[in-house]
Amino acid sequence: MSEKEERERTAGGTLAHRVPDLGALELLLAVARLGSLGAAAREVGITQPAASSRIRSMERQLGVALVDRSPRGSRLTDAGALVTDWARRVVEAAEAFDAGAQALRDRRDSRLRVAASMTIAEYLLPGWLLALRAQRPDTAVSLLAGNSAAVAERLLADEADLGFVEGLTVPHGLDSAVIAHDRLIVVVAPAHPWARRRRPLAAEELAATPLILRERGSGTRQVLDAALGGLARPLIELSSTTAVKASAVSAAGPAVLSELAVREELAIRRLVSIPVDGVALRRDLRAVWPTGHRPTGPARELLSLTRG
Amino acid sequence: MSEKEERERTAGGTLAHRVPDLGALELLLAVARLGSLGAAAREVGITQPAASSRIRSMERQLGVALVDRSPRGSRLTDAGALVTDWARRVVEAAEAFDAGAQALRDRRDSRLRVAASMTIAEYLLPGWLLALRAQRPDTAVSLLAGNSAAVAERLLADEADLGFVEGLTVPHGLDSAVIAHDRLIVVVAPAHPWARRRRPLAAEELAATPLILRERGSGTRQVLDAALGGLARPLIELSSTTAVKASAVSAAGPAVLSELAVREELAIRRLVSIPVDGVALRRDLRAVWPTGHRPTGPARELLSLTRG
DNA sequence: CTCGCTCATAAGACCAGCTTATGCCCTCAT
DNA sequence: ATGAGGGCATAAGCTGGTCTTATGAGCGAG
Repeated sequence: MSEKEERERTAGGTLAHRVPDLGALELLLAVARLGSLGAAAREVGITQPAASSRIRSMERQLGVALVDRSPRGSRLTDAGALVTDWARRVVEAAEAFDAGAQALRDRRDSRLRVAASMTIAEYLLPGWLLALRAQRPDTAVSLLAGNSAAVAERLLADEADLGFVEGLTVPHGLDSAVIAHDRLIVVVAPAHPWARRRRPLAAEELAATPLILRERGSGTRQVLDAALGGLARPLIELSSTTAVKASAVSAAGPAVLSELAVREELAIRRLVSIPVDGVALRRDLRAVWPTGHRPTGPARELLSLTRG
Repeated sequence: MSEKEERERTAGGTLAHRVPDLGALELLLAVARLGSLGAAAREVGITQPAASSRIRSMERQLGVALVDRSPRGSRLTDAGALVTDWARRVVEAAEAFDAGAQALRDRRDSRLRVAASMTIAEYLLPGWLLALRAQRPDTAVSLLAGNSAAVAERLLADEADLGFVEGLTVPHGLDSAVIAHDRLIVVVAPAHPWARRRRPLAAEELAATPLILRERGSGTRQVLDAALGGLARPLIELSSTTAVKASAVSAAGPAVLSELAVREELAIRRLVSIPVDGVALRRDLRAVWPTGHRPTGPARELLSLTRG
């Protein structure tokens, strides 16, 4: 038996084997909401025996009783309530995935064509799309992700109705509205000496320290270089936000990243944010459209969602 | 064809049918990281043809090309990079689910027995468990969720090694350390008139308005009643945080909830937070243990994670 | 006492995903 | 040049999980 097989035997296989699939989680949420296996079955479009068997096998898989069955319905056990709350998070992430994926697919015949920068497309857009779907379920949206220049190009060629950019400047020919702010923040692994600093970092200190950075030319790198006067010293240059995060987590050194990108990691303290004095690392997130063509219809709808 | 069937046909079935399963998402992440279908296949423990077919069917399902295959390996397309980022969120939620579910199961033979209040178990503990697993992969944790009194009881009966509570007071016989803070906040749906207020709400105004609340006796209700001097007027009383959230989202009225519980909803603007003047809605989250028995071993490890 | 709701069990159909066995393409080193 | 090796695709067959239909049994209300 290989080492991997041994590990998997004791741990119960891979993640996908230990976690019920989305259908089962959705079913569980429906049971929690409706208080009955049969009703939940109807809602998700299967028969009652299928629901019964599915919940049962989920209980076997998790090794925990999730629902109390009675001739008058089914209620969650205490453990079941907890599991359901955790399950809700998985399903919500899946819904965001779905909203995004549908927008990537549509392309043609969509009533709203959006062009967005990577950071916005990655972290904010799925949520907006879900909200939009809640308000106007039949609005088909298509999404194209690219840098500021690409977004501008699409808009000016009338291949997109609304754009979102995060650069320092607004491309020519476009009007814009600030919809949110983003800050670049300095993060380190909790084990890094800086994590124990009491005083904010000085700008010179930051400029003098080799940092884990995105490659030159990326949006976040531009902002940082501008803020430091072109002085940022790279320890490593990586080509994706994810790679930078991973590198920082493994304590390779301090990294500079968008607040949006590390919100999760900060919340669970996988990374720690270091305050910096005297550097303007704030940047605007903007909605953009061709000069004069104020967004109307679905575009206007989406725009209003992004500002509350 | 029924209405439901019609809707499903056009939308492509239920969520579980539109979103690839966890195994496929994990595989995609592996491909992104390793740059090759075959290598990714080895990592997740399947054969190369299986991986090839799985990625292909995922592309068909989403209607988007995800990877550029070449005789020298596979790289993500632009759309693939975006999809992978969204997929990562789903997988992370699933990992948190898994960490929590394992802790619910173990019960016996676990080296660390934790008792926690619902809110903490729901929102914070999975993240801590993941962090702990990263540091000490072989620490089996068991979890019991209950109110403050139940947590105290377990600790004093030596049936738990470490507890977490969120009440106003620390139960007798326990020492404690504040590990974080939580605030109760007033939230409304974006459509609610309060969402457009410019000035903070006065305490009297809050006390005079019927609110969507948890039932009397719940932790958050206790804190609110104490802060308002027992004056909170319920519009409806519901028995779970989730029900309160749902009710607030559907614009039934203002609700008061833990900041932890609505972080997500605020981020995507499904709910809006209303500042309140002159009321102390802050409460401490505390780790607790039997007086004199400072946590050692795995308990100490976990405790240190909760504070960074 | 029977209707209507609940859930459980059993038997069989079906399909998605896996494996093994191939083959082709490209690159690099001998 | 030529073979070795890594990359991916295709085909055929097996397996297991999940569905369905059919049925039965418990509990409560009219």
